Amino acid sequence: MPDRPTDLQRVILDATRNLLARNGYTNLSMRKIAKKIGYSATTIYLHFENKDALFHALIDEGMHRLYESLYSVHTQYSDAPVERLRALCRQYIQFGLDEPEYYEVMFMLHPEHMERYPAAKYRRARRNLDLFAQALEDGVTEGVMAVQNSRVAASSTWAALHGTVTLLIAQRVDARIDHEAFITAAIDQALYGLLPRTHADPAVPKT
Amino acid sequence: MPDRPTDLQRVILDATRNLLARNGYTNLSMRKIAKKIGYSATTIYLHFENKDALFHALIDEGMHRLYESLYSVHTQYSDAPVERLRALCRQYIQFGLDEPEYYEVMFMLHPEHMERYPAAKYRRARRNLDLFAQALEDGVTEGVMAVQNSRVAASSTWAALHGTVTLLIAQRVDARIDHEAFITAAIDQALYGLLPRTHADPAVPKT
DNA sequence: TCACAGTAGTTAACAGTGTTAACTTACGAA
DNA sequence: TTCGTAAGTTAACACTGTTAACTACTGTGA
Repeated sequence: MPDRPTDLQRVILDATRNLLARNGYTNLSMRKIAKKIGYSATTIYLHFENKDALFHALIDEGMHRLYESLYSVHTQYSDAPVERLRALCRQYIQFGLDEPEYYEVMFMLHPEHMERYPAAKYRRARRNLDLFAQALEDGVTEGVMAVQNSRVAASSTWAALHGTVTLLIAQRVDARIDHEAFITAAIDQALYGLLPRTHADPAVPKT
Repeated sequence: MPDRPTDLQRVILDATRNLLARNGYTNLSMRKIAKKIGYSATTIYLHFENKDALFHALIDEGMHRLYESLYSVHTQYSDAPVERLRALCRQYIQFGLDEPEYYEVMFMLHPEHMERYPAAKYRRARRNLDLFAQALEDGVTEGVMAVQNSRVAASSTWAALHGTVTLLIAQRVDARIDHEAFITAAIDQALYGLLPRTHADPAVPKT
């Protein structure tokens, strides 16, 4: 798991991502990866400690890609927090739908697999959340958003987006519902939930 | 997959759920289930077509349990849509956290597994969403909520809850964030996003 | 009472999995 | 030319889901 993968590591990662996209997670095996790249299965173990380490490398790459696409949104809307947040939400969902194979490895693998994901890498993953938190803080500063704790609000916003992406990827959304309408509704609901409610507010009791 | 499981089916289902809760999905095998109940592995195939069918039966049970707990909330708050919706959200998340083994099988297994999930059973699963849609429609009728399409809004609300549960189960929420605060923030954000915004509204541009 | 059918279970086997140990082969330096 | 190292291999182990073939038991009809 070096910062810059070697040539064969690069080939292995690409083949894995390819098979993942084509045949899904359950149909992926070390032997199939090996066959695809024309090496024996054990060769992979010379370049990655085990299957988990291979996945972790993919997660790392995915987090980096996600960050780059979110960061470009971040800079593009640097002076408009609400629009920026909306664009960040859109981009996040789009990333999940454009690269489901990355998204699955990054966020949908079962907990048992993920537990071994090294803490150091979590830091890189957290940068993505920071972009959301930043937008929220800027929004609060400008008075166009109202949140108590930007980290918590960033996490709950992320949860809404994550739920949206996973339901779409897993095809659990009612077939009669238009995907675009669903996505727009999810983003709107999350955003409206963050706007300030200035006046005597409707009966939303605290429980 | 009969409506009422036979005795041994019942024993198998309970053992499976138990092992699932204790050791997780990746450590579950037909042979381990068999060992736990004191039969040979092939015996399970006399009572369930295959591993997927066994999971489908668990999903079915889980959907039923979820419905029962949501329905009790539904009747309890029959005349207060906003409070009802808030309670439904709480109950949904609580179900996921109380019975993660059910929740994982129901909503977190990989798409490839789920595709074979028979369409007829989806109908039973959809009843859960209907309770959310009902609360939204009642809220709109009473003028305390504002949504364009109750099925879409129910789905996006579900997405937010689903994201919240899965991130918690998979332990992907930043360790420094209090779970209760996270859950409350997620529910509040979803609910506030459904309330009517009566006055000339802040700059939330349509994109 | 005896033969038979059906039920509920078994063992043995197949093809596939992640992973390791032991072996080979090629190459560059002393 | 020898030696060490790097990069690959094959064979094997202990698993996995699943099937085929077999056994034991139970109840029924003649």
